[in-house]
Amino acid sequence: MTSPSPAPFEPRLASVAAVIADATRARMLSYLLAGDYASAGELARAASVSPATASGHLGKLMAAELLVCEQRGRHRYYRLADDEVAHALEALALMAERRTHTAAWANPTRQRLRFARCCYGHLAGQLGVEMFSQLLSKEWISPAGDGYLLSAQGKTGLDAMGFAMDGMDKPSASTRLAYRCLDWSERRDHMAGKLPKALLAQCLQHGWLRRHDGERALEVTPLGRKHLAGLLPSVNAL
Amino acid sequence: MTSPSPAPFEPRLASVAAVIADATRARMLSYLLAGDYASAGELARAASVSPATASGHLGKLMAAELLVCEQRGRHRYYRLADDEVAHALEALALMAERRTHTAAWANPTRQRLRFARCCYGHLAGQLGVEMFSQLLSKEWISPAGDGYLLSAQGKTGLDAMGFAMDGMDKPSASTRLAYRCLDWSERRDHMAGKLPKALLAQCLQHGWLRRHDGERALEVTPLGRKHLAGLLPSVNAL
DNA sequence: TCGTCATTTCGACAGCCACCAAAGCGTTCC
DNA sequence: GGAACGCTTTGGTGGCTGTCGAAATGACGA
Repeated sequence: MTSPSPAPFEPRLASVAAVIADATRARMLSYLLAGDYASAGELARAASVSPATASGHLGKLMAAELLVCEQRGRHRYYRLADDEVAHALEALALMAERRTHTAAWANPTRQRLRFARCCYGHLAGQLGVEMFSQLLSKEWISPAGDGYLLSAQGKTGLDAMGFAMDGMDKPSASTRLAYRCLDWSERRDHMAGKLPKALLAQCLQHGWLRRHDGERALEVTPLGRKHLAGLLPSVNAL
Repeated sequence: MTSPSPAPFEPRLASVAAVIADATRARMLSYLLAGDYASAGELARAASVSPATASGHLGKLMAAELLVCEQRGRHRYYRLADDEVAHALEALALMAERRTHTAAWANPTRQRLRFARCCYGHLAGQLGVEMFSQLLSKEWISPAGDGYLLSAQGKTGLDAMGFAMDGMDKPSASTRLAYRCLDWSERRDHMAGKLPKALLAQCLQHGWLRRHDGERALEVTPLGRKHLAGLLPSVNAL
């Protein structure tokens, strides 16, 4: 209590940023943004450091509450703590990429990432943005409060496409069904929430979209091109 | 080109985070989030470091393109580079504060900050969230694409309250009029964009809201209580 | 009970970076 | 012109932190 109000706000900002600021930890976080669990060893390999180093970093990420850990047998599986960690990382990426000229997107890896990727369980990139605008223009979702609800015709339409939308048409107080999330590569909104998570999960389950190992980029399968063309016209673009 | 695709994504994330990660720079950024220009000396005092140290930090913030600088005479005025820097900082703060239990908000400084504050030119905190929901429920703004437009009755209503809304009712392609922005203290959306910036600017100009020196917190004046009660019912809360 | 495996802890080293004082540069005002 | 002022650059110091090898911990399976 030396000074009356030493602004107890910024230090937290700095310390959280410091956790992300290390290249190794950033690689781990980015790896986990793909939405899956990953073991400590897997993260060590993904970040190209020794298990000892990785363990130290994971401890720091846990202490900062960016990650949660689940022990199963002699493995420990880590994942992002919650949606807000993912959101903050995306916002940071959005800012970091903001001045990037088009040439930087020529890299094939980035191009695939921009077209379609997994963002903490939901679809992002060009396809993610398109899905959101299509659902809106078809009026399959409708604005409600802070987010969106699944409309009657939306449930019917998605069911007809092969999506199981049971329970998605009832509003739930606890987890938000769908809300806007600014896409860092497209600079336009895509959807986050329970609904888009279910949609992506079922796309993967049906083999309409595919993800390679721990990469974030998503690929449309030939089967997916057929089933998703109605919802995502540009599905044949890349 | 040693490895085929060494994920050219995370390093940027890390280097941007590293810029924010220093406590001194975080104080400067937080100070500038209030929306104003500030001179190098003012920022040095705000961050409690020597001018020499401050100068070094400002150089790094400029290099990272988080700040832009305008030289006027022998002064140099710095400000945040754009809305996205502000958004990323808020998202980071949202994450950092996420687990904060209510006791942490008991601090008077934080309490005032939570009630009403300035966020890169627009109103945030409880009042900011309330303004957004009121404008929506009155249908003074209406959803349109990625954001919101000012409706006819909105223009009339705000004009009647003493706000000059000239030109706000025409959509502009360049700068977005109003869009959602997640509030880190309230965890609900408030508004960002040209419209809320104009509203806050006029509130300050009319003396309905007041800001002390470089603080972010806003205070409702007695005059403001009268004029704003219609738009912000909880204006008498604190 | 004893290896094996995944992970963590410990210890030592190295590199980076924030900090300030002093000096340098450019502008304003008398 | 010259003094005062605002800001930046330079140089040297101190502290923090990422890195890995080696050893310890804990869990599984034979």
